[in-house]
Amino acid sequence: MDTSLLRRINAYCWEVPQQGAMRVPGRLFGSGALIRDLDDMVLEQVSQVAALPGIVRASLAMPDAHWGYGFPIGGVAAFDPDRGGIISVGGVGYDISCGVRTLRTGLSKEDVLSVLPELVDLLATVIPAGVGRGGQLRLSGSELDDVLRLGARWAVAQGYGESRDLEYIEDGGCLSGANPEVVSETAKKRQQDQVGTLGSGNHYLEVQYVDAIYDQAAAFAFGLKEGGVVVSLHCGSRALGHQIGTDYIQILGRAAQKRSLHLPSRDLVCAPIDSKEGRDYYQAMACGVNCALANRQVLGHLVRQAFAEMFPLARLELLYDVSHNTCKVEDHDVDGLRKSLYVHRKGATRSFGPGRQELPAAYRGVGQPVLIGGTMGTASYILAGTVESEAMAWGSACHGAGRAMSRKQATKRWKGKSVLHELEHRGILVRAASQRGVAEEAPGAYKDVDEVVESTHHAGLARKVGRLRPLACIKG
DNA sequence: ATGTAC
Repeated sequence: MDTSLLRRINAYCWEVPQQGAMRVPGRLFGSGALIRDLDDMVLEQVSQVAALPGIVRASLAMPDAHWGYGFPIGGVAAFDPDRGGIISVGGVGYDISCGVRTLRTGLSKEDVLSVLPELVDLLATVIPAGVGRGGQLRLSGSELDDVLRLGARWAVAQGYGESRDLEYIEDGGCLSGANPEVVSETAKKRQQDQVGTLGSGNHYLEVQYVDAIYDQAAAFAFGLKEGGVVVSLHCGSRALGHQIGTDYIQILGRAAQKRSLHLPSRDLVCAPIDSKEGRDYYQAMACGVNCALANRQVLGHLVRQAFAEMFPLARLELLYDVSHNTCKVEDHDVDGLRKSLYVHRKGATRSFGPGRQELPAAYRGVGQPVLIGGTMGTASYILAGTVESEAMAWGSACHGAGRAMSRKQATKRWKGKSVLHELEHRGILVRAASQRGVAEEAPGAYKDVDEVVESTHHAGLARKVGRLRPLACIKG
């Protein structure tokens, strides 16, 4: 991208000047190199989001930003319900509440390395992965409604995991306002056997070890130490979330036509927060969030069962569970006033700083764990949320490395088999549901996660706590 | 992301 179109605020923050239909400026976070490599489409999408009714302060893009449907992936925007603010399907994405859950194992890298091939094979048999893949659960209509209303609380009540887990999930494992009545029967039917499944695309389960600590105090609070092994899950709301997205793009599109609402792009279909369609979408989206939280809770239980077979003394504790595709109602300071805003994070992680009431007591002194899923060949990171991020970005940070090329480009450049060989040569064992998926997710198809995280850290969006290296991966 | 183009 041509950076002469931007105003440099500092080395890691760039302003898109307000012009044309934009109601507010845009703000791009990232090093000069990351911004130069950005697709021009990201600038266009950030500008289009800035033109949406009721947007507050600025349209934002995190350092891992790339092109998405409507909003860029890595896009963050807050809307004021008292000033005609809207809620947008493309501001959340199809994979509602896709997110990362990390569990501490209490084991060391050496403990795990000695049995790694057996462990990865066991995990591959226990964790259902792949497109259209169902799991062990077969839920009735009323059971699924309970999942949508109660999220991870439902899962814990059914015996998946422990009640302590709930404290370490955003929103206590259950987003309020979910109403299954505004979710289609199609969406529910598709989800009946998909609770407790990984899915496909960029979803995965990784066994990782901590190879660097940057902030001792936060690492101590998060229970991380060098050489310690953790398990991270990356997945979302599966068919249910996707169908809710599909349904509401149509519903909101028809409503916009009826109201002759002019939109900056067809892909930015939205409805006023204070409208029937807007309220319905929020309630359906909250069902998607709860489905994802229940899904990760059940998967966490399956991981614990697998580890119990091989390490009977190990106790896997939930470090945290974050969502990075959401719209949430949060209180933030706007011009000295505390306002309740609808914060859209699409491929962006919440990054609340120390002191926020939403955080578990054990982390309130250091900030929220910000779980960054990298690639299966490079690294993932754990950061801590900051007060500065609350001032700059509604308390948000990046969510991953961010794609550097499309899936199609990646499959032209790499073959799944050779990617797997290369990883195995480096000691990273992968069991994948599809070879094509491996090529699409080749580490080289992503931006440099170290640079993305460094930018996130220096921009003040979150601060580095520890880096994780992959040992084994179950790929969707 | 996705019963990967109902």
